[in-house]
Amino acid sequence: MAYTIKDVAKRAGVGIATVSRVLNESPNVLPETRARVLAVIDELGYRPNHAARQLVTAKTNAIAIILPFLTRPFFIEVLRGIESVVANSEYQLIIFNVDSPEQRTRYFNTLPFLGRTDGLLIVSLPLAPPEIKRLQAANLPAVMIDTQAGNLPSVVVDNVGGAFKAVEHLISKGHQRIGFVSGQLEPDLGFTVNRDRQRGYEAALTAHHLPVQAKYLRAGFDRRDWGHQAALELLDLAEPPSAIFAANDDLAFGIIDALRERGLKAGDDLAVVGYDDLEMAQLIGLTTIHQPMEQMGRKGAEVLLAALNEGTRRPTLHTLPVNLIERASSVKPSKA
Amino acid sequence: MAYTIKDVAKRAGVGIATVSRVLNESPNVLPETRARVLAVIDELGYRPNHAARQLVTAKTNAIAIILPFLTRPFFIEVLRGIESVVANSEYQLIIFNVDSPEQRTRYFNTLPFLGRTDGLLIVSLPLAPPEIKRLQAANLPAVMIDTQAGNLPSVVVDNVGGAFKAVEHLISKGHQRIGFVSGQLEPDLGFTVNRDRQRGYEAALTAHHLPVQAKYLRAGFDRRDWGHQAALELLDLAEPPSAIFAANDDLAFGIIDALRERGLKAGDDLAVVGYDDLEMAQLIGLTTIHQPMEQMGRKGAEVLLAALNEGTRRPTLHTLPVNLIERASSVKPSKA
DNA sequence: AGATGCTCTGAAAACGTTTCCATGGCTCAT
DNA sequence: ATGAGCCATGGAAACGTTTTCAGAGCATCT
Repeated sequence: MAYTIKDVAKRAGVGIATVSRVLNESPNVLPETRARVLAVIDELGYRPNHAARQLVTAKTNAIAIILPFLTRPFFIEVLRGIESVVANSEYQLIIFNVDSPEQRTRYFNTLPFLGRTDGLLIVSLPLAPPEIKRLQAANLPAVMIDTQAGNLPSVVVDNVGGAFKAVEHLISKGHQRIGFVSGQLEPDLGFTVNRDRQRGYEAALTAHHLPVQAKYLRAGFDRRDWGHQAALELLDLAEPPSAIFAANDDLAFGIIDALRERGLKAGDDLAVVGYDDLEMAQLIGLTTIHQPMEQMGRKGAEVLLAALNEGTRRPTLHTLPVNLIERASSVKPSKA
Repeated sequence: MAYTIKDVAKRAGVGIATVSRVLNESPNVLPETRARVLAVIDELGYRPNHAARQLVTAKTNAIAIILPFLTRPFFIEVLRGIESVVANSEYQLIIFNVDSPEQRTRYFNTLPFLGRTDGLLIVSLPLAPPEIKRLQAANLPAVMIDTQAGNLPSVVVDNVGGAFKAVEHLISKGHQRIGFVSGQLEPDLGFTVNRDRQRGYEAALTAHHLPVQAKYLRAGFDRRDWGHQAALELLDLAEPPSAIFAANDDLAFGIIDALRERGLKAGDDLAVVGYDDLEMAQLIGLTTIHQPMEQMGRKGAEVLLAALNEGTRRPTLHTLPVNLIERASSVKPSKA
C-alpha cells in the first residue's frame, strides 16, 4: 500500500496535523520543521490520498464539460479552448459527450457529475426549465457556452452582429437585392441562431435604407439540400437577388452546388456569404463569418474558474465579437 | 447540506449497513426492507457521497486519457471512439491534453492522475523507459494507443504497411517518380509516424525496383501550409514527380491547394495520395489510407476496461489493419 | 429437545485526510 | 517577576461511506 500521512508524521517525528499544515502551506509551521517534513515526503514519495481530502474538504478539483457531437469542428475548438485554461488551473476536466436526445435526457436526469465535480460547463445544449431548476437546486456552479438558460452565466457570440457584418459587406460590394437562406426560425430545441441571424440581416438592410423583402427570405431546414433548393427558388424569381447570405456554411455549400448546377459560379455570377467558417469554407473559397470558437471555450472556462475561486456567482452574459473572412465567393462588386 | 446515509437509515428505520447493502445490491436483504429503503432514498433524493465511497473502496471509477494536439482530427476520432465505449461503462473520462514537451514531462513526472483514476489511456505519446517504470511502479493499469512502450498493452496501426499500400497503388498506376511529403521525422514529442510511413514509402519503391531519391523527399511540419510549400518545391524541380504521397491528409490538402494555385488538378495532372481518411478527404475526392481511428479508440478503451474489470493484465499487442480508399485524386494512370 | 446452520440485521471499525481545540513554551510589556 | 498574548504543535473529532463481526430469529436435522 501507499504511504499515508501517518507514516510521514511518524518518520518525521511530528504529528499528522503538522504534516497536513506543511501540505497545505499553512504559515504557522517552523521552517525547520517544514523542511524535515518535506524531506520525508520526498524520501517516501508520499502523495496525499485524494478521496480522503475530498471527503473532508467537499471539493473535487474537477469540472465537467457537457457537449454534443464531439466530432464536429466547432465543439472541438471550444473544447480546446476550455482545456487550455483548465490545464493551467488546479482542476481536471471530465468530459461528457451527448450525441442523442436520450443520452441528453439521461444526463440531465441523473446528473452523474453531481458530487464528482465542482463546476459544470455546458456547450451549445439548450436546457429546459425543469433541468435548469434541478441544476440550480444542486447548487453546482455552471456556465453555459454558446447557449443561454435561466440566469446562468453565459458566453455567446454576437449572431445578430455577425449577420449584420456579412450583409453590410455585401452591400459595400454594391449589392441591393440580397437573399437570406436559413434553417428553422423556431426549432424544437429552442436554438435561436437562425432567428438572430435574420435579425442581423434585416438590421443591416434597414441601416442602409434597403427594403426587407419577403420574397428574398427562405427559412427552411438546417441542411445542405435546403440551401440547394432555396437557391434554385431564389434564382427563379422574376428579379433574382445578386447576392445570398446563408445562415450557416452548410447551407452556403448547398447554394454553391445549386449555382454550379445552373452553370453559374459563386463570386462571379452571384455573391455568397456563409456563417461559421468551417474548414471546408477555406478550401472552397467561401466568404463567411468566423466565430471565435476557441476563445469561447477559454472565456467560458475562465468565467467558471472565477466563480469557483472567488465565489463570483452573479449571472453574466459575455458576448464575443465575430469577424468576416473575405474570400472569392464575394470578391467581385455587383454588376447591377 | 445533502442527505447522508444516516438520514436514510434513520428515516427508513434501519441501520446504515442495511442502506449500504441496498445501495450495493447485496442479495442478503429482505425484499420488504429493500423496498422501504429505496422509497426513502427516492423521497429524499439521496445520492451517495462519492468521495466517501472512494475512500473506503479505493476505486475512483474514472479513467484518464492523455493525448497530444486535441485539435487534430486524428486524435478527435480516437477520443470519440474512447468516449463511446467509456460512456457505456460505469467510468468517467478525465482528459489531459499534452501539446508541448514541457507539459509532457510535467505530466509524467508528477502523474497528476495518480489516485484520481483507476486506469490510463495514452494516445500516440511515446514513453521513455524511466517513465514506463514510474508508471508501472504506480501499479496503474495503462493501455497505449497508437504507440508502444515497455510491455504495456498496445493498440496500433500498421503505418509502415499502410504507406507501402499507398505507394504500391501509385506504382500500379504507372507512376515512377513519386514524391513524399511528411512532417518532422524526429519531432519533439517523439512520434514515429512520419518515420514509419517514410519507411513504408521506401520499402514499396525498393520492392518495385524504383530508386529512392532524396530530391523527392520533403520532411517539414505537420501542418497544411507545409504541404502547400512542399508541393510547390516539388513542382519546381527540373523533373517533378508525377505523384505525391503525403504522410497525412492534412498535408495532402495543402498539396491540392498548391496544385490549384498552379492551375493544376489533383488526379488529372498529378496523383495525390494521403493518409488518415479524414471526413474532408471524401468530400474532396482524395485517395488515402483509411485508419480505423475511432476503432482504435474503442479497442483501446475496451482493453483497458477488460483489464480493470476482469483483471486481465497480460501485455497484448493489437495491430489494426489499414486499407486504401481509392478516389479521384489518383484515378488516372500516369502519362509518363 | 437440542444442536446446527442459514438469513437478515445493526454496531462499530476502518479508510486518510482536514480542522478544531487545547497546551506548552516563549516574548514582551508592565 | 508575572500575566497577557502569540506561535508551533499534537490529539482527537469529523467527513460519509463500506465492510467486518456478532447476534437474533428461525427452520431443519439428529
